[in-house]
Amino acid sequence: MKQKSPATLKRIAEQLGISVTTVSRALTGQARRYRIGRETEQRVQELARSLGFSPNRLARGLRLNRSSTIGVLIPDVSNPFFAGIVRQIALGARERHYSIIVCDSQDSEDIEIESLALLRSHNVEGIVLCPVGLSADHLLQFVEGDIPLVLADRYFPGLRLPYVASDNFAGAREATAHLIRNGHRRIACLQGLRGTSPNEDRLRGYREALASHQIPVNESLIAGDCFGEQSGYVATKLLLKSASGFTAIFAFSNLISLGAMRALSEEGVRVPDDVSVVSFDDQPYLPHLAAPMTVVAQSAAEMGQIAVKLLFDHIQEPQRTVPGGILLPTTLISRGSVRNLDESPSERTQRHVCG
Amino acid sequence: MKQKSPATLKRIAEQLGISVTTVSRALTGQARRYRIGRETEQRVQELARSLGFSPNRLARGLRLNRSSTIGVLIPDVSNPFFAGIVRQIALGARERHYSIIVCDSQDSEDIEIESLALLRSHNVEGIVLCPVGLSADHLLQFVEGDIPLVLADRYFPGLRLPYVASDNFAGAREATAHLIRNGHRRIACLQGLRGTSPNEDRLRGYREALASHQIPVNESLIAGDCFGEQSGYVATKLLLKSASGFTAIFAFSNLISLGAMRALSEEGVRVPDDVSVVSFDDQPYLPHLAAPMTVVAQSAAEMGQIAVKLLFDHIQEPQRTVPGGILLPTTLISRGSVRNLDESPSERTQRHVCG
DNA sequence: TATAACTGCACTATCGTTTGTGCAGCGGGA
DNA sequence: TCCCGCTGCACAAACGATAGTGCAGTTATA
Repeated sequence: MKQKSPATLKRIAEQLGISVTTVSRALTGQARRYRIGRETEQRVQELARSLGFSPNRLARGLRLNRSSTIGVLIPDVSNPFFAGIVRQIALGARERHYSIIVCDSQDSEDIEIESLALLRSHNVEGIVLCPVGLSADHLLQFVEGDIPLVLADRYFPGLRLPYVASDNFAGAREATAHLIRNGHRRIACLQGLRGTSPNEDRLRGYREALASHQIPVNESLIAGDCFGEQSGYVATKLLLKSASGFTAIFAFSNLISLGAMRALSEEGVRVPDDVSVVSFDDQPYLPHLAAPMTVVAQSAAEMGQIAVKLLFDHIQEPQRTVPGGILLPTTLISRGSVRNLDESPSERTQRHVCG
Repeated sequence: MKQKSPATLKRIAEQLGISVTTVSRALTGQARRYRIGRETEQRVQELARSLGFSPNRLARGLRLNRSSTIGVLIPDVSNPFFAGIVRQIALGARERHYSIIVCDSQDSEDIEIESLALLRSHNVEGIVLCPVGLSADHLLQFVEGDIPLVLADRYFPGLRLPYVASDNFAGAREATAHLIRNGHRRIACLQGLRGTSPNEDRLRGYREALASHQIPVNESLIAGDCFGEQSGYVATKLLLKSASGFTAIFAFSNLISLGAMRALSEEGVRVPDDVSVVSFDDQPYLPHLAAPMTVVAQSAAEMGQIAVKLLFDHIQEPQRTVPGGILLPTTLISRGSVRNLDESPSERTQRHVCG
């Protein structure tokens, strides 16, 4: 059952005593067009099937300049949010008989740049990119360039590339408003990486919600510097020590809120009794937490589906494409991590002072 | 900043008025070997750099029969466990200047078979496979075949292919023993797909632990039929209705325990007061659950690292490879989802009857 | 009967890269 | 002066698949 070196057109041609050309045409449905006899066509197809022939995609890609491959470049494949995106891209590509080459940029812009060149050298026909950096210089080559590229999750204002992202502004505004409606005024904001579109949009939403309720923004309540777990942990620890007296935390990512929860539980601060928490990103376990977490849910699956659709639209009709963005609505899922401060104000306000 | 059609050896050769051969040799470090002049070598390298030349990997792969690509075939890329494996493979491949083509078999053996053929047609130099099916017929071609293949997570007894998996037998035995030590005798077992190595090994561990404590196995307490969330949910619902009176659940996967928790919370059964739970697979949120979950942790990262190492060993020295398996130890992480029944027996035993 | 049209396939070039070999020109030793 | 060996590069083939074109042999048409 050893597999010999794989079947080629040449081998089939030799066994049948005909030319490689004819074999190729019989197998690519070009028999009629090139006047290959019915019987010859049959024999070729049968032998090909029995040999398990599958055309060498390197050769085919080289000749046709179509690799049937797209590239996927993601900051962290093991982050469930990105993994959800990748999955939909994998499924969408399979449907269209494409394969995906996946690169993990490890949140490094240098690796991102390098990986884009790598994908180019693989002759991918398109790329879905979840960018990590603050600069888009290395993406300019894709604006009206030779390889279609679609951004997901983040975009760059002013950069004419198609993208799909969550409506982070609206989502953050809604989450903040939710906290305000529950009587919170001192709301800590655990942000991600400054300068990235999700962060800036969420921050704008946060500020906007406060402003529209005539609550001044306390800049010292805005903390954190990246979307990782450490950032949430450290920022929360510092906030707790700084006597800033916040009653709620709005975390800008799943990992940030995870870090925040670790810090809170280490410091013996209870959710939502002492501090309320709202986070971006839903997760399967959140309903079962000690304090079932209220979240702004993004649909990674939908984002992946749309990204892959945009990309293939672009691949199939490069000229018809309108560069522009799609913003996906977010969903506020209210669970148990937000306490209504208005319910028993006298009893609670001094019960536990945070920080 | 538009990117023209990418630079080729030919273009460099023409611009420099020399032959393609010379350019190739100057760029692949073969200058000395083929007596290319120092000056020529310099000029080629400079121009190549300024053009951002990167060799076409399709052409190179075709010529060298080395695609610098490996295939990764996974049942569900968005499952955190598999995503963790994929990530390490991505990192390991990058280190070695390889790219990965990722396929998602969607838990379908048919898609798995199809994807293996697809990867073959991409001339991947190796494959990491997390298999889904019960049969290994389609894997026989890789035993001493032309493409190295490493199994991860699951293996097939008797199939001579290298693999890396968790020591599921020991892990399950330890988890079950832990429950027994805490006074549990009627332990429900929420299994995954029958016939797969993780399931059978875990089941053996479960039985072994019971046997070594002289506890007869109650077959009606063994339920579930796949590793998904639905299976855990349904099995738990049925067990609760069947008046089987179990005091603990041992779930064979993260998704199964997730389903179990959903069922338990719907039925108002509290963990660990009414039912104790131990699950396979650790997750970041588990410490923060209402009942912080006790788990048998597998290291997906380590599994991925070892898989990729085994694969590249195999690729580099095909003859030296010893087909055989590596079993990774699991870690029992005791948190709060197991109640010690011996602590207040009189008060608790009749307090809540499950099912 | 001569010619046209059609049938059925093969020849050849091509994609971009790598590799074995060939061929000039030059200097040095006999 | 003759030949050898060295330097520095070019030529051609090959990987496997595809596409334009050419060329026999057969049948239909005038």
